[in-house]
Amino acid sequence: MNVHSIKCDAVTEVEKRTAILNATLDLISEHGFHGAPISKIAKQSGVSAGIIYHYFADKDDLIQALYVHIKEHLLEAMMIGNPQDAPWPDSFITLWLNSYHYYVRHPQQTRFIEQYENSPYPQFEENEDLLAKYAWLVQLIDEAQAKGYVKDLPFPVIHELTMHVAAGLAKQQIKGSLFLTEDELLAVAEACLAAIAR
Amino acid sequence: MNVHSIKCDAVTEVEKRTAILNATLDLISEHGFHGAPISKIAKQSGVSAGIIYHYFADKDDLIQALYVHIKEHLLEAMMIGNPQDAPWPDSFITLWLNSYHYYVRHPQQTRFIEQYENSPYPQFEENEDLLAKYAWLVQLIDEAQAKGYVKDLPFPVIHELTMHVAAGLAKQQIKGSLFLTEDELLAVAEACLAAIAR
Amino acid sequence: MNVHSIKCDAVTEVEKRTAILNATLDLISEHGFHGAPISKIAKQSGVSAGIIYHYFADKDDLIQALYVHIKEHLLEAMMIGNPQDAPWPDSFITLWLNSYHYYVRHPQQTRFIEQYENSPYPQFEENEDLLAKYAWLVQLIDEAQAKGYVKDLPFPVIHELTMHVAAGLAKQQIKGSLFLTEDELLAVAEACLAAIAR
Amino acid sequence: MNVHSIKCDAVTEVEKRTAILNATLDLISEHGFHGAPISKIAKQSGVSAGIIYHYFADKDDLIQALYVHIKEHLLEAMMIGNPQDAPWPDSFITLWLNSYHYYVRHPQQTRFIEQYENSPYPQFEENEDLLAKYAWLVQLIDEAQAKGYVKDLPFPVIHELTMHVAAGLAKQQIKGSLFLTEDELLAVAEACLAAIAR
DNA sequence: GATGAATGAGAGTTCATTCAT
DNA sequence: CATGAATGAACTCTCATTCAT
Repeated sequence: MNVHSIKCDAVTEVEKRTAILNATLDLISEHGFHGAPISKIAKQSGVSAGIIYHYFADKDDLIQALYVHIKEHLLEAMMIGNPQDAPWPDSFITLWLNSYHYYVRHPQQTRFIEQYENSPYPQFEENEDLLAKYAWLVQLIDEAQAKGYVKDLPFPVIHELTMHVAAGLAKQQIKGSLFLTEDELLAVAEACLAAIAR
Repeated sequence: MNVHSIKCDAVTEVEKRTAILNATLDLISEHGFHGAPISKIAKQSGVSAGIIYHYFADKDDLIQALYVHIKEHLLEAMMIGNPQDAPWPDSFITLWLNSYHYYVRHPQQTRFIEQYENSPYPQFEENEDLLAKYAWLVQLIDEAQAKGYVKDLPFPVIHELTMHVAAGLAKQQIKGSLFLTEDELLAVAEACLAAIAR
Repeated sequence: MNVHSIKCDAVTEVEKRTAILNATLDLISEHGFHGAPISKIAKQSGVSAGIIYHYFADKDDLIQALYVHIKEHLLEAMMIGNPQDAPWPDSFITLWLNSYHYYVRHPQQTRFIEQYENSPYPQFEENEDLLAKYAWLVQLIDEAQAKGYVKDLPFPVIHELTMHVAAGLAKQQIKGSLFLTEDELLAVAEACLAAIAR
Repeated sequence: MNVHSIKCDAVTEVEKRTAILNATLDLISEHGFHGAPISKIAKQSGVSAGIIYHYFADKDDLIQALYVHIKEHLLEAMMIGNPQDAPWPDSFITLWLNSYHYYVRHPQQTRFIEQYENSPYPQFEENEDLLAKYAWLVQLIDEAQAKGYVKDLPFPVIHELTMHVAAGLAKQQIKGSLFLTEDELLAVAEACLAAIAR
């Protein structure tokens, strides 16, 4: 095995891991946890069932890894346009629209997140790495509260009144039971802002 | 068979059905759909596995029946104090607090609803009877919009900005990751009101 | 309970028994032994599942009773035109055509008989009453052999070469995979006669 | 993995499949479809229940595969001595005796075939491959009819008057309710010949 | 006599996981 | 590293039969 093959293998390994995660996302988002047996994940990702246990300890580990993976992507999407550097309330509006657009443009990811977070899995949810990565969001709200822009409510309440609304609306748009124009969308973002504004 | 025994039978049958629904709620809310096999539901409700199929066509039917049952109870809880007869915004605040209290006081029901609504089951969700029973809520918002109290956004958006926030916060309170005082609670209700106020 | 009600009951009992037998025939002939659970037999015959065990010891007993019942009807059908009183070979031709017509006109009974006789049930087949009733057929062949009309082969062989052919062809006609004109039919009857003729 | 082990694996898989088919044949021929649950088939063939679904899609598929397998063996047995190359009526007599001997020497296969063909399974019976393989038999009769040896009756009728008689007699011999000497056997074969001879 | 709710063993089938190759 | 045959426990659901009413 030479340098080239090592490199190739490495690429292959990452690609294989990604293929497994993608297949898992496809199947769970489309058919739920019930509809995503390891055998189908293997078939859809073009690998053997056995090798999945090389990349992930077990099925729960695979699902948690997928969750973390998606939440990281969501995070990146939220930071488009560097909202954390903008002044309030522009920062908030950008953040909210970023979230909303991520959800709407990633229906599979959105369905998976909602399924995961409302299942008994999230024993894991308190994943430390993930919490750390989301710390800046807590801080952004904290500062807005310190400056008197935002009501003095606990962060989870603020989150529920704002970002989670984006997720909820996106879910309905994905289902096809709702459609919002750009104007309406902005109106909703401002409604969320109004909800938390002091 | 006399009048009494007829009555007793009737009670027994209803009680058995209820026992099955309760056991299902217990197990699913605690351990998820995976953790609620028919065998455990039977054991926990004190009946044989076979008889469950006398009361419900299959497991899906059982789960949907449980969902409808809970949503009907939620509806009743929302109407305590006849909010639909009160003037705006009292009607809204009552409604919101009723919902919140139902969720917090019925943690199992709340966890079940969230799991169900975020699973691939809700092909059924568009249950006609249920939609009909919730029609008054749509109408209440409709009237508030007509009178100029509420922004002209689609009902699902209004719902997401208000009642669904109550559910989300209750979920966190149930998990123990959040605690709200009565004052904070009222502040949140008013925040929701502010979100939709014209 | 007076005389009238006794009579009525008696009629009802016989009718109920017949209804059960008919439903069993319907279901088994159409869907096989697998497709005829007691619950469906009860529903189709308009009685409760429990009462079936008043008329029959168990499901095997019901099935055997149905078999005997049908074989008795077949016997009656074979004797139309009193073939046993006619001279050879008219007696044979009449008998053969009688059989054939019974099978073709009673597709459910035919399918049931074939299923029953080729299942592991016929431990019972050696039903004594039934054998006694079919004795005249054995005797008829016996006499034809004594008179030198028929080859000296065991009765089961004669039967296989003649009557069973009628059953086999009828089965195919019922399935729709074969159609015989009256001329062809007579030709087949005569072919059977030729097979056993000395 | 060396050449030997490759060969062994191949053998093992085929052997396992064969073991499953054999166990199925054993159980169904002895105790009927009812008496052959997957659990018993697994035990008798020395494999786990699960692996059966690796070799066969479901139980119906297993049973149909067994049927096709047996009919192919029967076909081979019928062609012993190359009857299709012999002149009429030798070809016929050979064919008939071949069939008869196959049935008598393979009682399990015979019982299984009869059960299968008289159950509601044979939706499959019109298996195309199988029909193709039996085409030569149709042709052999066709030619005999063309040459004026055989009556101008449809093939199914000819088959019923001849080959099916062999099956019927073999069934009785297997049950023990009939025993034929070699002389008698030949007499029956000739009786069948007489039945169809022009 | 008549009902049908109730039982519980057992049916066919699936699936996470392992391990010989 | 990679495979996929193999396991066997667990799943949903069925059904002959019983028995309180």
